[in-house]
Amino acid sequence: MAIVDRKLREKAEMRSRILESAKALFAEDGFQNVSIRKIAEKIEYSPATIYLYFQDKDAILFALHNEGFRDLFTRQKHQAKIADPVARLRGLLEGYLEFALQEPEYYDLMFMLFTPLPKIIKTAEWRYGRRAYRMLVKTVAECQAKGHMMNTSTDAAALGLWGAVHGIASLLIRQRASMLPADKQADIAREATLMLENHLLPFPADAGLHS
Amino acid sequence: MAIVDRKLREKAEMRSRILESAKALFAEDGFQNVSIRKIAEKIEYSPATIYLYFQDKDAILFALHNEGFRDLFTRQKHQAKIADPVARLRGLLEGYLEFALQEPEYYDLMFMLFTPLPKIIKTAEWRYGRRAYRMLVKTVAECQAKGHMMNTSTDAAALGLWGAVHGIASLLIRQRASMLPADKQADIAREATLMLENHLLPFPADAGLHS
Amino acid sequence: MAIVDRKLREKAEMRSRILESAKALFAEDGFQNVSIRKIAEKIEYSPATIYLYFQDKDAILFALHNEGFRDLFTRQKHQAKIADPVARLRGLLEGYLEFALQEPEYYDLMFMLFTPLPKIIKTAEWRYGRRAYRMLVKTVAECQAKGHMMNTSTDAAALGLWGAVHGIASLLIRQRASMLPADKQADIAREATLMLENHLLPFPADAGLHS
Amino acid sequence: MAIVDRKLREKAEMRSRILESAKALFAEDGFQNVSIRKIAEKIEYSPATIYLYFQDKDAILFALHNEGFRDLFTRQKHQAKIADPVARLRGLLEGYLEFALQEPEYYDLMFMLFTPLPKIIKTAEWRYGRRAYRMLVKTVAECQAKGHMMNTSTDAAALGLWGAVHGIASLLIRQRASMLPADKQADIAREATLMLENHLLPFPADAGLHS
DNA sequence: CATGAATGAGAATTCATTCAT
DNA sequence: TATGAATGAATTCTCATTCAT
Repeated sequence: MAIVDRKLREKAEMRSRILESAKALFAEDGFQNVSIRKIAEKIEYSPATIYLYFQDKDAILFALHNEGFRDLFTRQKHQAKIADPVARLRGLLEGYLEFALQEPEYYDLMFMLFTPLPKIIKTAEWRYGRRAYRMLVKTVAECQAKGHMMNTSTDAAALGLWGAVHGIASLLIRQRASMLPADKQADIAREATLMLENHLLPFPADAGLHS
Repeated sequence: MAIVDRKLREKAEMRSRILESAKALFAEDGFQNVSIRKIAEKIEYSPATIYLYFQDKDAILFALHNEGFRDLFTRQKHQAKIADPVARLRGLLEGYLEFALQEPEYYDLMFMLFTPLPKIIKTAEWRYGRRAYRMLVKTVAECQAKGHMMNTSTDAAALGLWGAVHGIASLLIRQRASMLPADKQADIAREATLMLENHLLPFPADAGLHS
Repeated sequence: MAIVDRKLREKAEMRSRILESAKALFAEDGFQNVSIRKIAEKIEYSPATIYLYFQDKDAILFALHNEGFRDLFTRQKHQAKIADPVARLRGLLEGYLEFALQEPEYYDLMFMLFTPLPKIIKTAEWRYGRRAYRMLVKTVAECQAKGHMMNTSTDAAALGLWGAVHGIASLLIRQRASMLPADKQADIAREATLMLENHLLPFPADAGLHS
Repeated sequence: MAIVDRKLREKAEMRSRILESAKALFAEDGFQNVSIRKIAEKIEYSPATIYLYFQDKDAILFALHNEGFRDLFTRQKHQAKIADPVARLRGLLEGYLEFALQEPEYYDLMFMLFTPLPKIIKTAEWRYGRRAYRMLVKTVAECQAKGHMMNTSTDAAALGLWGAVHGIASLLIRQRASMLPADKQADIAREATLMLENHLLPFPADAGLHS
């Protein structure tokens, strides 16, 4: 038993090591510029070994995709429990930003990468994405019912909020905010997000006091 | 003289044709998936001919980059003349969105593409970008001086606004907003942007009345 | 003893199973297109296990070769006992055709495959082939002594007869006779062989009546 | 003009050189064992160059296939004009053997190769094969109408004759007749074929005299 | 100015085989 | 006995780029 366990653990560890390396390389060089060879070199195994753990290059991307969505989804589950819709929506937005800041490699793969979506979008895993979006829309609608973001369609409000946080994160991740000092970028991003929330989703008690 | 002129004109036309084709192909397939050959085929010249007009593949991207920034900059020059800082800032944001919606290929290259920035960022041409950013920051500061977006650093406010519009545009361009009907996406994006402006940059008349 | 016996039996059974699978796969996909892995999968063992029973891929082919020749030789032993040379020669030809029709996988390996002969031909096992050929030549010579196939060298007569049956079988096996209905091919092949025999080796009673 | 001509000539020559080398290598090592690299080495060009002249490896095989059938068909056109069906059939058989003896590489590709038929058979070029077969059947039927090969279905007679020559040729080409001295093999094959013809298709004048 | 020809470098992938367990 | 893990060598094929014409 112990032996079987160890083998399974080792197998899983190897998979992880490959995924880690691939994730790092993708973030560094861009998915398209990473070859199986480079991944293999990084983990100091032969290219053929990679194929013992993943069917092909796409399968690696796919696995990372899944891991990323699983991570994001886990975070969102906590926030989804918040009763007050405004607090919940703020929680979702802030959680989303934190995810992007803490896991920029995943975030890039999931929400910024160009190519491989066609293959992935149709798969079961993309359901995470749709589900997350639906939760966002529902929460936005509840906030509107409470008087927030009036005079705006729910679709537009949802796109605006998601887009805003996505954009802030994207600019950092794809290095378009390099005019800001590197060590301050994350905090400035958080501040920017808070500013948006304060104007769009003031807490009831804060009404009139925000900005 | 006339002959020299014609030659120059022809040369410029050829360059344009190459750039047009490349732009279309980059947007369709992603930069990495476009080969010099494909571009050559599209303009019905041989691959070798491309090299008479551009030193290498990166140079094409670089030239498109420039064109894009020139275009964006031209648009911004008009908005920059608006006296009222709030109106000016709104104009800049809306103009930026329109640019992204009307020239998604350029936008993708300029603000979303992965790879080649290291090379590009250091060049003279990225000055456009810096200049545009400086103008944004200056305008934000003026708005803050008028009481908008208080309690937020200028950097954060600027990042928040730019990021918001960037994010909305990005989601459309990289097809992450496919849950919205294709023919409505642009209008919903505009509505979302307006919503943000209305909350963050209410017109003077609205002052104090916004949510 | 019993234990040793069982072990030996099991070992032989495993060898057989490998050979069976390989034979089927070779016939289906061609020798070159069959990987050790495919064979292993088919018998539901690991590729490494194959190497416990055979030194390498060629050794499998080699073993099948042997089995095929042993089978053919066994058949020929019966026919070799026929006293009348004409009846014997007819028996040999018909037996040879039946072997090709009933064991096309072996036949392909033995008489049609390209590659590996150089290695095989020099080995002891090819002795079967030589022995069979010598028997054919001897029988042809006896028939000629009885007035058949006169005016032809024994070598030519032997090559002609063997070649004829070989060709008929080959066309079927390598699917060049697909203009004939699949379920009739074997019978037409038999009829063709009989026709040749009737003209080249008429039974004594027929002498002078053929053609 | 001259320049264009020369270029075309050179292009055609290169194609030919590739085909020649491929043909030789296929015959030597078997189709499956010949890599693009080996072909490239043989003509002392880089592998990539091959792809300027042929889309892929199969295309080379395909081209050789075509050339072979064109050659065979040209030969048969002459024989097809012979008025007397017996003489015509003999001509066809002997011509077929000569083709196999003179162009064994083509013959191997066309009539003995294992794999690639599926792809090829469906193409226009295999029409040559079908057409040739139809001509054979027609001629056989005419011979039967004249009293030859009675008591045998036309299909069987055609298969018998084609198969006989094919088999004789195949044994030589795949080196199964190595018990005959190499320099005599072709002549013995011719003699064997003549023997078959003399028994199955005696010339009218010979009637009754053969065997 | 334009290009046909050529290629070195590198991509993904497969396979026979070995070996420690 | 059986195998999971690993790999070196090879395969087909693509591409950016160069250069003589």
